[in-house]
Amino acid sequence: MPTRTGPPFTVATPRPLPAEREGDHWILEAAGKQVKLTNLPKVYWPEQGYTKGDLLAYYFNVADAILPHLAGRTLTLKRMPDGIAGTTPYPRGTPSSFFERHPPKNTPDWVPRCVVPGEGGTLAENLMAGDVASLLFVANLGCIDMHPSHARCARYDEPDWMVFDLDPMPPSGFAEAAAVGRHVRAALDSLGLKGYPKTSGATGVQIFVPVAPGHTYEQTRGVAGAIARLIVAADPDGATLEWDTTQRGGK
DNA sequence: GCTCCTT
DNA sequence: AAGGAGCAACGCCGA
DNA sequence: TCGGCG
Ligand SMILES: [Mn+2]
Repeated sequence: MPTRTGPPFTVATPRPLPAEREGDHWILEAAGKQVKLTNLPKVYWPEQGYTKGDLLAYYFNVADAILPHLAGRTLTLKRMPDGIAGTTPYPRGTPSSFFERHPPKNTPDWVPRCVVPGEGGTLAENLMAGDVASLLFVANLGCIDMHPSHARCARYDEPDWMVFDLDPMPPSGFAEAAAVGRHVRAALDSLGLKGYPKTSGATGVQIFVPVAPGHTYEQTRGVAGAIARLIVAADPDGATLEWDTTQRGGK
C-alpha cells in the first residue's frame, strides 16, 4: 500500500536531501535548476520500509561518484514507480516495472539528450544525466536502475568499455564468481588488457575493461565471447555460457 | 510517474 | 471523473 | 524469418 502520510525519509544520509516542500510535492534546487520531486513518503522497498525519498537521498549522496560514469552516455532507465515489488492487475502479478530510453513528455529542457539515428533514417532522442538535477529528475521517475551506454554519445556506436558479467547460481556464490574473475584477468593479461572488477548484486562480479577508441560493438562482442568460451573450455565445472537461466545451475 | 486516450 | 495503455532494443537461440 | 527470452 503506497503511503502518502509516512515519513519521506527513513535512512540517515551524510548529506540530507535539501528539498523544500511546496504544496503536495518537493523542490530541489541544483545549479539553478529546479527539480520537482513527488511522493517521497511512498514505500519502494516494502520489506525494509525504505521510501522513494530514501532513493532520491541516496542518488543525491552518491552523485559525485556516479555522475562521471553517466555523463555523456545515453541512459536506459529501469523504472519501478510502484517500488521493487509493484505488480500490474493484469496479467495478474506481472511486475509493473518498465524500461525507458526516450525523454518522457514532462522532461525539463535542461535534461541532456543524445540524438541518434533510429529505424529507417529517423532520429531518436535518448536521455542522459549529466548533473545533480538531471540525475534526480530521472530518479524521481521511479528509476531505480540506470544503465549507461557502453559508448559515449559523441561516438554512440563505438563502445569504450566492455564488461564480463559473472552471475553465480546457488550453490555457487561470490567465491566461485571471483574464481572465474581470475580466469578473466588471466585472459586479459595475455592480451595486454586491464580489467576493473566490482561486486554486482548480492554475490555477482562484473569486470569492466577499457576499450581503445575506434572499435565496434561487433568487435568487442567477438573478443568477450572468445575469452568467455576459452574460460568455459578451461573450467567447464566452474563456468557456463548457458543462455537459459534454468539450465545453468551451480555455476 | 505521468501523459494521453477512451469511456 | 475515472480507468487503461504505453513507456527500449538487440543478440541469441530454437522453431 | 519469427517469437521468446536475456
Ligand atoms: Mn550480473
